Formats: sequence, C-alpha cells, structure tokens
Amino acid sequence: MWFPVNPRSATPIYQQLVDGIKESVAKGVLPYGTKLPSVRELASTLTLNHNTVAKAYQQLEREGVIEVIQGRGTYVTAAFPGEPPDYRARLAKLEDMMKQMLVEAHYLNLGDDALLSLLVATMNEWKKGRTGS
Amino acid sequence: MWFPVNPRSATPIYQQLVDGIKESVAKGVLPYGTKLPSVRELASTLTLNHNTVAKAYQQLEREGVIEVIQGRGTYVTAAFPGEPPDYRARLAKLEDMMKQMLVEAHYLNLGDDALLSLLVATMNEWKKGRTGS
Amino acid sequence: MWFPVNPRSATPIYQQLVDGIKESVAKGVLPYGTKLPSVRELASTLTLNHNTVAKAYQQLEREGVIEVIQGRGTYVTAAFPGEPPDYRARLAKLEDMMKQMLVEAHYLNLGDDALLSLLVATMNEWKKGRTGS
Amino acid sequence: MWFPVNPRSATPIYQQLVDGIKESVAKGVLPYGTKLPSVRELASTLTLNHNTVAKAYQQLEREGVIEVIQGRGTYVTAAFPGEPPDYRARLAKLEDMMKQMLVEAHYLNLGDDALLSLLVATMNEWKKGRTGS
DNA sequence: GTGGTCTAGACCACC
DNA sequence: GTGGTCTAGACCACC
Repeated sequence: MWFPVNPRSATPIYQQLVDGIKESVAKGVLPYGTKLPSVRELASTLTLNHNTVAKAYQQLEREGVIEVIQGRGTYVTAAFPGEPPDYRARLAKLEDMMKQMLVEAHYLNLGDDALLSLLVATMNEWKKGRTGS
Repeated sequence: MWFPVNPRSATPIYQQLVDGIKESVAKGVLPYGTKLPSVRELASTLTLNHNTVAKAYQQLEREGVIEVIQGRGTYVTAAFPGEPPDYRARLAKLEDMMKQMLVEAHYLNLGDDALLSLLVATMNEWKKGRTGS
Repeated sequence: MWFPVNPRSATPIYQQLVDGIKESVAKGVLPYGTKLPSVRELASTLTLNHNTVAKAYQQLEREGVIEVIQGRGTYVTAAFPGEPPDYRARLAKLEDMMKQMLVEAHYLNLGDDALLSLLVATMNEWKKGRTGS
Repeated sequence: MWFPVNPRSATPIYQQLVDGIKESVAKGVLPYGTKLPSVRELASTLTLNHNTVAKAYQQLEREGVIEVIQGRGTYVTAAFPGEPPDYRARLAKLEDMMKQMLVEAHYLNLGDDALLSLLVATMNEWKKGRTGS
C-alpha cells in the first residue's frame, strides 16, 4: 500500500494521508473491510514518524472512514446506508468547494458548459479507477 | 468596501481576504479598473493588522488579480482575452478541486446526477449575484 | 450465557465484559449463587481470546462480584447486608460519575429538573429488566 | 489557572485536561470569552509537554468548548442557544452514564430515593462553585 | 507571542 | 503485534 506524500507541501503530511486514504476508499481501491497497514508499517514505508500516521488514522476514525479493532489492526468501515452524520455541515462544505471552483473557472475563462464538461470528464476518468462494489 | 472576515475560522485571515476579493472580481462586483482601498485603509475598516492586508494584496498581485501602480494605488486587473498565464497549473488545480469534490460527494452518498444538479443550482445562484462584466 | 461485546468499541473488551456482568447481577438476571461458565467456555461462546475473559473474571473477583471456588467453578457472590467493603472509595467514584454527568447535562442544555426526570425515567426502564432479587 | 493532573491515572493526561476544563466552563468558573493560558504557558505551569496541552486544546475545540483565534490565543466559546450539535449521540452517552451509575448504586446498596437525594445534594454543591451567568 | 506539525524515541494497554 | 500516549526539542505560519 502506497500513498504519495509531499513533505514540502503547505498541507500537513497527516492531512495528505487523510485525503489520500479517503480518496482510495471513495474510488473503491480500498473496499469495505480492507485491513490497512499498521501505523508503524505505513510509517516505515513512507519514511514518516509513526506519530504522524497515527494522527491521520485517528482523524479518519473520527470521520467514520476506518475502524480500529483493539490489538488487531485498522479496517475500512462499511458505507453508510442513509444520510451520514454531520450531513448539513458536510453539504455546506461541498457547496463552499463549488463556489471556489466557480471562481477558479472564471479566471480560466471557462464558461458554465465548459466547466460542466470538464466535471463529467473527470467523473468518467474517476470511474475507470473504480473497482466493482 | 467591505469583506466578511472571520478571525475564528481555521483558514487564515489573509487567505479569506484573497478568496473574498477574487470572488468579488469574478462576480463582477469589482469590475476592471476599480481602485481598491489602501492597505492601511482596508486594515482599519476591517480592524485587521495592516501586515495581514498587505500579505493578501501581495498574493493577489502574484496571481494577477490586481495591479499596484506605484504612487497611484491598487487596481483590479483587466480580464485576459485568451488563455491566462499559468494556464496548465491553474487547470491542474481546478481538476484537483474537482477530485476532492467527488470524494466529498461520495461520503454524502450523492450520485453523479445529484452532484451535477447541485452544481447547476449553485451556478444559477451565482449568476444572481453577478453584475454585468 | 451471552453478553453483547463490540470489538470496535473504544472501551476494552474485558471492560465491556466486566460492565455487562455487573449489570446482569445488579438487575437480578444473574442471581446469587449462579454458576458462571468457565473462562474457556465463555471465550469460545463469544469468540474471544481466553486471556480476555480471564482478565475480566479477575477484575470481577477483585470487586467482590464473583467468587472462584477452586476446582468447582466461579459463582456470583451474595449481596452484602450492610455497608459493602471499600464503601468510601466506591461512594467517591459514584460522586465522580455524578459530576461528569452534570457536566454532560450542561452541554446538552439540560436543567436540573430535566436531568432528574431523565434519571427517574431511566430507573423505571431499568426496573422492567429486573428479576426479583 | 490550575488543573489537577495525575500522570499515573489510567485516564490519559490530555483527557484529564479536557474533563477539567469542560467542568470549569460548565460551572462558570471560566465564563464565555475567558482567555485560556497559552499552550506553552499551561504546559510549563503543569510541567507537561506542550504537545500534551495542545492535544487537549484541539479536542476541546472540536467539541466546541473553546475557540482558537489565529496568532492571538484560545478563548472559551459562548454557550449554544438551542440543541447542540451531535445532540442524539451526546444524549445516548448521558443515558449510558446513568445506567452505569445505577449499577454502581446497586453495589452500594443505595435505593432509588437515596440515589436521587445524593444527586440533588451534588447539584446543590455544584451550584455553590458556580459564578453568576 | 500564538498554535500546529513533525521527528526521535520510550513506555504502556490490549489482544 | 497493534494502536495510544508522552517527553524533548526543532521548525513553521499567522498576527
């Protein structure tokens, strides 16, 4: 298991890990029940300190993405059936991201149609990386 | 001139200013050529440290959103007719934002259609706030 | 004999067992003298490591909830007629739990009356599960 | 500002800090807007590492008890007007604490009335420590 | 000055 | 083996 990590980036390393793992889960690369590498194992693979990886795992657990089973390891959580917790806050966050995207699109001289096309294209590419289930 | 700034937010104040000004420009609220208030003036209006405002202006200049004319003041830059500078970098950034958006949508159990509808709705609301550009 | 145990919970499994057995005894589901299953038997019923069950039994014995009779098995201890041993320590613990409860109630915007009503309601529901002791 | 901390306790130091600060806020000892000591200052007062204090502050911020103002310091948040976030989860936690309390009361041979009296007494003592507002 | 991040390394509880 | 906690100490961004 591998995640690209850039120590010089402005976004903290542990956050990069959180984002990367959430993305892998969303894409289906890490299906429900997958055992993640242990904190120390992943740390040594990525040449990071174990505390950094632990911090990422803890945040992922708080977000409900993974579950820790005592003394056994860490596993990907099953998808939520209905509305996830913090639905309103998450939706607000998504709308915020959209607004920022519209601002960026403006500075790229992209009209609404061009932006939508680009999004659809990105969705399709996304699906290629997806594993069944 | 006024921009909503929240000192309690996790995003840095200078970044909130950058985002707010870029948004106002994109929406046409601040059309080409508009003279921005001086660093110290805006700082006192928003009760911020002038270093914070200066940092925001510097970043906006770097991004080509505003121009400083020595001894005259700071002005909103005209839109680029064709491809803007740093086109590739900006496009990559936009695609990155899209991917993050797709991840968020997954955890909200939003399908592709629902996400697209939400984006179209956000676009339309956006246009309401727009002044002819 | 069965106790609900959740390996995903943050509270250790052996602690969940201790709590569950104490609760069953308090409710009268396990009356005085009941023979508990052997460590290995309970471990296999609940698919737990036998060390985990042994740890729970040891703590329960220390708390005076159960008694091990060498070569015969493990039995629920009879209730003490008057003041139980460690009275002061246990009372201090109870008062500590109350204080924590008051803190929680504060953050739930629950007034004193609302909290008392909730406690009385919980007591009544509790009694339903009770077998005459 | 001072909080009792026991490094040998089973509950982690950072959690003891969280509990202690939440209690002080609930009691009104730390009213809305109070500036907390800086992470490093509190760490040196309690002879703890700054990381430990920082971890406590971060959790308190997540729970909405305190707010960080960038570069300025940490302040006690105003009370929520209506239902707090995570209302259901918090209420479930409170009910869990009550059940555990009932179990403990049983082993102290405390009847329902005795337990209620003790709770009322604890509430009243609690109020003494309370500062107006 | 203020909080946040990260490494190195030790120690501990749980299973 | 597994995650969690803690200290010591360095470095950084923000205001």
